[in-house]
Amino acid sequence: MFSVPTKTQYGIRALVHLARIDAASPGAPSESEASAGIAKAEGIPSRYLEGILAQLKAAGLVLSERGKHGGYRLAKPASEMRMIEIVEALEGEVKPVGCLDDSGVCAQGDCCLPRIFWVGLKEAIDGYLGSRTLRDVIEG
Amino acid sequence: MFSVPTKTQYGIRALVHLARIDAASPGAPSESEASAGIAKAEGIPSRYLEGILAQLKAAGLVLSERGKHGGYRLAKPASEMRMIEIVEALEGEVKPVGCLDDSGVCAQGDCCLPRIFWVGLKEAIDGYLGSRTLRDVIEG
DNA sequence: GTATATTCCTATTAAAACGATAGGAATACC
DNA sequence: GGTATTCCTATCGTTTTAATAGGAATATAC
Repeated sequence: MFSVPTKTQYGIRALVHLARIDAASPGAPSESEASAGIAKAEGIPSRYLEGILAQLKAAGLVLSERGKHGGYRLAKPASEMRMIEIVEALEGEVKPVGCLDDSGVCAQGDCCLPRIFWVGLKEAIDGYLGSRTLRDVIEG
Repeated sequence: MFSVPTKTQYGIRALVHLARIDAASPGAPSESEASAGIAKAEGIPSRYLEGILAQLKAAGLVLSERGKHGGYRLAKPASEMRMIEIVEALEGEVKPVGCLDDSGVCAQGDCCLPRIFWVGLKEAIDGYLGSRTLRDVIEG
């Protein structure tokens, strides 16, 4: 139950990888690393990772540079990147059930009683994901 | 992200239905209701619900009686039925990633740093699901 | 003891999501 | 011009999900 798609696992590992590069030389302007390099280091299918990084870029979490010596780097410090931003960028909002916001709308039976329960679950998950940053993750 | 399969949503609604029957006549020995009746009341595909109730019975959450006037009823009071039992009966343990217990085993790159993060997520979810009972759900 | 209403068991199917691959265009450096 | 990279779009195979189907076993009612 609640297994996390590889896309998100890969995305987080890629960001961890980039964050550790930054952590290795503090203060210095962060250096780009190519998608293929990250993929190789992390054991992620290279072409697949390209698409994942594109999604992270669209969400404003990484910056990219094209051409030779291009690559990706974090768009902000790891300490300011909340895990919920990453998860939402890759998989969308945490949404246990479809009718999360439609109070009293469901036509059928006792559908709307569990709804409140699911809202609580979303809050528990969002609470955890919102309280952790990428920095917390690389520091274990 | 983290959408709950219809199987689990249906299962919970069926249990809510049974719990409300019990709640309607407190103290009395609980009455069985047939799968088809629950299905109709809750707008759940009837044959599909049969399989779900079979799973809940295998997990010891409901009791069944066959033959005419048969049906299902809760195996224990709603106040003693934790939501995590229900979820685990239908979908298995909460397990964000496969390597949850394999500390330091992953061969690849930074795989094991996020692992701790995923363990925390599991604990957050389990904590919520373990703190709520079926009774909490029917009381909103 | 026959009809009926139910649970129970096993298979099958249709559709969606997931995980990954592929070809090639655009861009930037040397 | 050559090369290394991001970027864009399409496709494909597998697995999971959601549901359906047929019928066997069992208990009650008359």
